[in-house]
Amino acid sequence: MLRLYDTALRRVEALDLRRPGELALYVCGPTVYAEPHVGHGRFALVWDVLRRYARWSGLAVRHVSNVTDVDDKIIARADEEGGDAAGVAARSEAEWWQCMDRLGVERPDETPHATAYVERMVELIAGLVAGGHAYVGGDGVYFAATSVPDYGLLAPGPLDQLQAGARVQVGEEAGKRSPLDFALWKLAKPGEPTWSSPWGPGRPGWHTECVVMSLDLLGEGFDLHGGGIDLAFPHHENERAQAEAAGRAFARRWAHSGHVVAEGGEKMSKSLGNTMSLPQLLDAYDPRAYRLLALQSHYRRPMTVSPATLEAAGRAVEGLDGFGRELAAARGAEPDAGVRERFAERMDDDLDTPGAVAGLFEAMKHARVAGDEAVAAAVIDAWEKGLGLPLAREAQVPAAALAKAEARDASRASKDWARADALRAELVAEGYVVEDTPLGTRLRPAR
RNA sequence: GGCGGCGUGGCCGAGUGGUUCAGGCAAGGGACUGCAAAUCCCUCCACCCCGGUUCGAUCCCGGGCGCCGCCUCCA
Repeated sequence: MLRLYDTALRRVEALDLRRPGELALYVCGPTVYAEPHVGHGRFALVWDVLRRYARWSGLAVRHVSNVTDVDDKIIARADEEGGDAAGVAARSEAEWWQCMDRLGVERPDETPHATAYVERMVELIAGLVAGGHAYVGGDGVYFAATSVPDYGLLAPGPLDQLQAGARVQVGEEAGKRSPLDFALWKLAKPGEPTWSSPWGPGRPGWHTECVVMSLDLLGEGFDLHGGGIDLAFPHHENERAQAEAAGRAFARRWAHSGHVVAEGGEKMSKSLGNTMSLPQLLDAYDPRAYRLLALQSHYRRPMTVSPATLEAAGRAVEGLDGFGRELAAARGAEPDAGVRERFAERMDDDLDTPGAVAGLFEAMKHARVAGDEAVAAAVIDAWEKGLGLPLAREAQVPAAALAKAEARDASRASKDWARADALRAELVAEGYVVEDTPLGTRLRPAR
C-alpha cells in the first residue's frame, strides 16, 4: 500500500482509503491567467506519476482537478491587455492543456471550472453565514477562521507565531475582523465579472471553489487532496476549515509537491532572469527528459531545473530509448516479479521515485548482460505504465536512408571500407546515428 | 522579525552511526569494432566549518557560515 507524507499529520502514513481498491484524488489545478512555467510542469508531473503508479499498483483512480477561471490575477491580466477576463482564462487554459499533452500528463477524469460552480459556492457561503462561521464585512463576506477549533492544522507552525512574526500586515481586505479571516465572496468593483448573491453582485473568493467541487465530484471523505506546497497554507487550510464548519467530512490525507529552483538552489524569478516558461522548455528538450528529471528527485524536495540538468536527463532518456529498441521483443514476455516488487517497494515508500528509478537502471544493466527478457519486460512496464515515460520501440527511417544503410552493409561485406565510411558520413550528416549490429547497419534519428 | 527546511563527489540526486554500494550525467582507462557508434567492464572525484556525545559520525547534539521556503498572490 502506498504510504505518503501527510502534511497535516506531519509524518509518512499509509493511505486510508474510503473504499478499498479505489483512490479518490483531488489536486488543486491551475489558475489560468498566464503561460505555464516550469514549476507548473513539475507539479503536473508529480501528480501524474502518483496517479499512474496508483493505477499500476492496482487501484482504481478517480482524479478531479479544478481550473480556476475567475480570479484577481485573471482580471488584472485582462485589464492590462484591454480584453475580457473570460478570454484570458480560455486562452490560458488552452495553453495549459497543450503543455500537459506535450508532457504526457493524463487528463484528470473531471476538470470542474470555478465559474460553473458559483451558485453552489453561494449556497455553501450562505450556510456558513447562517452557522455563524462567516460574516458580512464592508466589501464582502468573510470566513471567521477562529470559529474552527483546530484551524491551522496545515500551517507551517503555531498560528500565534505566524501572526506575531508577520512582516507585513496580513490581509488588505477592508472588512476583515482578524488577519486570518479570508474572503468567501468579494463584492464587485466596476468592470469586474459578477454573479448575483444574497450579499450583492460579486464573485467568489478563491478558497471556496475546491471545497464545493471536490465534495460534489468525489463526495465526503475523499482519499487524498494534493497540490503545490505553497498551497498548503493558507489555501488548503482554508478549504478544510470551510468544510469542517459546514459539517462535511473532507480529505482524509494531504500531500504537497515541492517547487522548482534554478541552479544553486536559487529561486526562479523574473527579476533574476532565470525563469523558463513551460512551452519554452518543451520546445528545447524532449518532454521525457523533464519527466525523468522530475523522477530523479523526490517529489517533496526542491528540484533544480537548468539547461545542464535537462541535457543530462535528455542523454539518459536516449539511453532508455536504446534499451527500448534493443529489447523491443521483450515486451511480450512475462514481467519479472522481483523487479516489479522492488519497484513497488520504493514507490510505496512516499513515492521514492529516485530510488525506484535507480533500481530500474540497475535492472536494465542486468537485463542486457544476461539477456533476461522477463526483467526487460518488467523494466519497460515500470517506466511506461508505472511512471509514464514511454520508451522508443523502433525508429522510423525513410527508404532512401535505409537504402544507403544496405549499400553500406554491402561495402562492408566486400571490405570496401572507404565507401562504407563515406556512406556512414552521409547518413550522419543527414542526422542519423549509425550503429553496427549482427543484423547489419541500424539507423536512428540523432535525437 | 517569527517559524521551518536544506548544505553529499565535476553536475544533478538518494541514503546511512562503523564494513561494498545509491542511481543518472560527465571524465579517464579497457573490451568489442576494419575504424567508429551502441553496449559491457574498471577507475577517479563526497558528505559546509567548529565543538560535543560515542570505541567510532557524513548520518545524533550544540554553535557558526551559506542557501532556500512559509508568514502576502503563487504549482
